Amino acid sequence: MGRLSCGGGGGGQAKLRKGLWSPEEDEKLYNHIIRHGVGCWSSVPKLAGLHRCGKSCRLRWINYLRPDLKRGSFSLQEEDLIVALHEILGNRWSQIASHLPGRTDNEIKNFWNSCLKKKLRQQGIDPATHKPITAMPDALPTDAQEDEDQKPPTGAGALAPNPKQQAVFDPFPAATDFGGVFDHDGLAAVPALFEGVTGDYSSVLDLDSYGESSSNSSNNNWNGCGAEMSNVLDGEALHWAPIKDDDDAALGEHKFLLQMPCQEQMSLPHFDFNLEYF
DNA sequence: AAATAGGCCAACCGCTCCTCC
DNA sequence: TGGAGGAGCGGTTGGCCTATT
Repeated sequence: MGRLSCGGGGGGQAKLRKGLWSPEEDEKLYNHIIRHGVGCWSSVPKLAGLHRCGKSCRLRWINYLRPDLKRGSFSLQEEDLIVALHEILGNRWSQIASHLPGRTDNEIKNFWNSCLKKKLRQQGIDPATHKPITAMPDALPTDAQEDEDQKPPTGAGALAPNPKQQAVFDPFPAATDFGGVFDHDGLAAVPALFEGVTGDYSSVLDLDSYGESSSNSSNNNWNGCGAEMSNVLDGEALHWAPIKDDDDAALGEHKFLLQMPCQEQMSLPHFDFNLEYF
């Protein structure tokens, strides 16, 4: 059933690596995509000199290396938005993620499964239906779908940032090791990164406005932020373009299209990540 | 201090969808 | 029109880390 998975016993190909990515692999993949864009994922590992399947490279890029990713814990506004979107969309994580700039479907899925479900139950809400859990005692989760127990959440763990941070290639050292301020929206990390690489952008970006946006999620400043980002990153490897479609308009949300550079599009300065930082 | 349990996250797996020929 | 291959999605799991005993 289905096609052969790329991992493991694929047959024919040289043995592919699986498991955690090393900093060297991250750097290869990142530099390859920054230089050449994605193109065809199945050819990326070969072109980038990686012993991974294309699928694995795609996942790593989307979930970890993408420059537009937010880092850090979810804000209360994001939390509320996820809950609201889940009520509408169900487990369509990619669609939910499309309304949360900088968040990945995997990240949201994990957050939902590990924190939000528990939190909703604590509030007497059935995470599956988003309706109040009925008074009927046997309405408590007994079916296979909702088989999680009713253990109280570990207070700090519920929404606290994950203390675990792997010692691997970090495309956004600003978020951690550079001491960059990581506000609710995590966007401060980006200028911090570029400060580390190309100069001081703190005077260009009004970081306070980002903080503001987090306190006003239904009417936040993503568009303005996009313009700012565009200003800052113009001439750099990235270009931000605010986009808005009907669905987003309905939800009052805006998102950004991160236009990855490709050879046809623009010629770009290249920067290598300096692993000394780690 | 050591053992154990639980939480969390990264990554894999298998499936469906989409596009091209 | 149907098959092949690539891309994307959601579910699941392995393993690390922290808290607790």
